Amino acid sequence: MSGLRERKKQATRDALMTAALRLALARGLENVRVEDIAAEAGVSPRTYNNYFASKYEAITARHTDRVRASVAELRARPPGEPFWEAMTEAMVRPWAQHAGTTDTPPSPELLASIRMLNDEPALRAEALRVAFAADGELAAAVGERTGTDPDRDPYPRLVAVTAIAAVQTGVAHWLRTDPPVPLVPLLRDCLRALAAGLPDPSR
Amino acid sequence: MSGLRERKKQATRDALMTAALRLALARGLENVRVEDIAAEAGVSPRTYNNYFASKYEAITARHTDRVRASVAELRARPPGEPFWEAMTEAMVRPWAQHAGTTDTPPSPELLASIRMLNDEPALRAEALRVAFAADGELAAAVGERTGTDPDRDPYPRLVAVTAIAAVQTGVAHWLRTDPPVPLVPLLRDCLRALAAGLPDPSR
DNA sequence: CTGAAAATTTGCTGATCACGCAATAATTGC
DNA sequence: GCAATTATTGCGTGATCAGCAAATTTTCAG
Repeated sequence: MSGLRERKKQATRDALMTAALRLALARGLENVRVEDIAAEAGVSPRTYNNYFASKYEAITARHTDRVRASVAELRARPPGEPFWEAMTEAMVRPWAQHAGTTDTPPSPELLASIRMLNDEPALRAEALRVAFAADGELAAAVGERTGTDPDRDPYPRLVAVTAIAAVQTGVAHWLRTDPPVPLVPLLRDCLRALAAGLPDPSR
Repeated sequence: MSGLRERKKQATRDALMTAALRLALARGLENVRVEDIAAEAGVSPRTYNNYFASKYEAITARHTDRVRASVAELRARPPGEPFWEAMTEAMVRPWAQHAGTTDTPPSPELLASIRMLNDEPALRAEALRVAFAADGELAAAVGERTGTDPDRDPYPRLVAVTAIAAVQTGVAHWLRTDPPVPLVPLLRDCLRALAAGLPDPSR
């Protein structure tokens, strides 16, 4: 499966993602046309649409990959682990890899890209779309772990979508923290609050 | 504020919403052009875009209104009421009005429209977009009620987005129930589970 | 090594959408 | 009534996205 063809495809995909992100950060999202992205990546505009169905998909692709990584991570957690512990790790780890830990702060460009993802309505919508398009897979993984059937019991989907939503919110809040705080503990806090029933803090 | 002008605008908006929904249900979403919707509503295609920014917005407009109604409802709940009770009512009531109670089942057309909203990716994305675009307002209302500042504390946003997500999931599950069950109790169950910390049902 | 088969890239084309702009028509408030 | 505000409309433009078929590249069996 690692033939020349596969590698080239992956390289093209990467090039398109990188080009799209770079141009959008440099010029602003609406000043970038599909044509520009394709040119930057060295392929024809038509080829862009063979890889991505919309102008925004290339930019949010990394985000998509993160959700998928969470699904894989949840499936890979040790079977004996308490559910919410596994869930928390599964949701947090894909972010930890990108957004660094306490001692390795995130790069300014990564920060800018995440910020753009949250600020630009079109990207926000696209990110939501893909995140909640993957909710089925995540719910299936939750179902496997908790012995519930996503088609008969709302529980697994409920866990999946609220966890996704909690992470989104955590990241959005993280972008607003001043002075900056480490992302990972913040996300853990959000998921812990979720698993604690979001108790009213005013009482 | 109830001049002829206002009433006409509202009428046009309603006509566009109704026309869009009717045509989409009759022909399938992708067989409807903006031109058709405008014609059905008796206005020019250009006018359609004065009211709605995209082809899909007219169809999801009712959904948008529901989220806004939840915000208003939350603000209107009695001050002494426990938070999650108020939140649950606020989220459920706008649905209760449309989807009926045990004795008054929802109309087939309403069911079909909600189903389309969940099945058509483009509409699902648009519905998500508007739902989460309103999360700021809902979070603000939560913040007021719980004495937390959405800008300093992730709590209110966390509550807002997870509650929205929970309702979405509840509705989606409702559409799959066979034999049908009443929507409102199902939504209450979902929100109760959320407020209980989504405990792992397998233990 | 070679040539046929399979997959990918590309250019072309057409349908559609969304918006800026300016002219026109309707409503409002004085 | 009349002037000012606001809504509607037509026209033109730029851009997105997908279908199709030709050309190119990769694969793989013989």
